[in-house]
Amino acid sequence: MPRPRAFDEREVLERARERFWATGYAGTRMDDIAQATGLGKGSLYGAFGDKGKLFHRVFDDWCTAVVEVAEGRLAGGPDAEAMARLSGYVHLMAENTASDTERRGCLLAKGVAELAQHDPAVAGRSAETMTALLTLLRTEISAAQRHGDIDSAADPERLAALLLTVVRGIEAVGKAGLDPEALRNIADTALAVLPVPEGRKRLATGRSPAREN
Amino acid sequence: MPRPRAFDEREVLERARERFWATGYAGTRMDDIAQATGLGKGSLYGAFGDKGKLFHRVFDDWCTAVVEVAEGRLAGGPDAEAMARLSGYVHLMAENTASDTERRGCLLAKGVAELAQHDPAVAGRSAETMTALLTLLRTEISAAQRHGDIDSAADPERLAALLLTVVRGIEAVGKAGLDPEALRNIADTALAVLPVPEGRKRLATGRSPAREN
DNA sequence: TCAGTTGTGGAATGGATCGTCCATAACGTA
DNA sequence: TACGTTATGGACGATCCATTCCACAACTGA
Repeated sequence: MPRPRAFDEREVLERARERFWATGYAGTRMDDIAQATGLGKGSLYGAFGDKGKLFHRVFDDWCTAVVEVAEGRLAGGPDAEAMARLSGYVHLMAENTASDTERRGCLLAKGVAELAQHDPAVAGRSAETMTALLTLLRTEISAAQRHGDIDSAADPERLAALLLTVVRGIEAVGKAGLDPEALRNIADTALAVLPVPEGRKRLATGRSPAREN
Repeated sequence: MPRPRAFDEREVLERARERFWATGYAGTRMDDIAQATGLGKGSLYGAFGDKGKLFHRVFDDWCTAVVEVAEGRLAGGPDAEAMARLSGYVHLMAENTASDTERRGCLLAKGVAELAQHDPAVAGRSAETMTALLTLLRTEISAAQRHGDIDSAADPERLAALLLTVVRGIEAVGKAGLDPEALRNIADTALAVLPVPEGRKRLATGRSPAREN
């Protein structure tokens, strides 16, 4: 019975994300978003409430996507390929940062830095996301341990936390100015130093090793 | 001949840092800083130019301090204690984040997240800071290699980059919501996985190892 | 003591921005 | 086809904030 919306909500959220990603929360004006989406302010406010709610929506979707990417690379598969999955994931994350020529960084990190301290919703959602990533990593590490690629004496929980830290750290040092090649090397090195079972040959941590995967 | 300043510049910068640290660049009003420092706006602008210049000054000092802390923990000393110095530094950084109950994070990370993309001065200064930290870490890793605590086949440059990533990553995941104990464990784990020379016993990476240093 | 110079602090300014309002448009239903 | 409901989008109001301005204070050197 009512007049239907003339816009696609998903599309509008994408555009809004683009703006928040580029210029942060405080740095993005609602007028920018209106212009970027082609919507008028009335429609924008009518559909999403206010700037804060709109950002929460975007941030939430981003966090979901971050976990989905990890799930796509990590979840499931034979134990024999668990190490390759881990490697693929860590390298993918490094590549993402390395190829981010505009230096926008990750909206998760950006949002957390700007808002987590004063916005419980942002803080809570980011914590959830970290937990989900940790779980995925831990599962794969356990699989790699079963297959003998990682020393089973090591605590998978701890190695998962280490890898998560490396992944998020790559994002941080990348934004702080390290060059793309250095970021790729960090991913290599982090995977190479994972403890191998007694008597099994470690991957090289020396200069210019062949990167596998 | 002129009227002398009634305030201590260092003290004003400290207060300003406090404000920027707590609420970020965009989130801090010059009125806040005026109130926090007790200065009038005229004095503030007369002494520091404008908000941007004031922040650059604060940011610059912070970066200097970050490197100084690292120098205090890392620079110099006998090779035999290089590993202990590395351990001390990494644990100190973890402890800093762990004890940051207000979740303010590090002003370096916060400033970079908010401004690096659009402010070359911030981007440049952060890159300089990363380079300085890398150099310090590389030097200590080389020392530890000479003493046989780290496999000398490994590239010290790469291990330094990895440790820097872990240190910055701890800051990131801490702000993202990981609990303090997890952060301390990450520091432990990162140090434990550093490659040891052939035939030398690795530190435990298993559950609840005794943390040394 | 006086003049010149700089510091001080609060009022004023100008611009930007969030959110609202409202006249109008578009749709479904009776 | 007429009506009720929701969508639209641009103008508007109120607020906020960085910066400037200015009258006055404080100090030094002559």
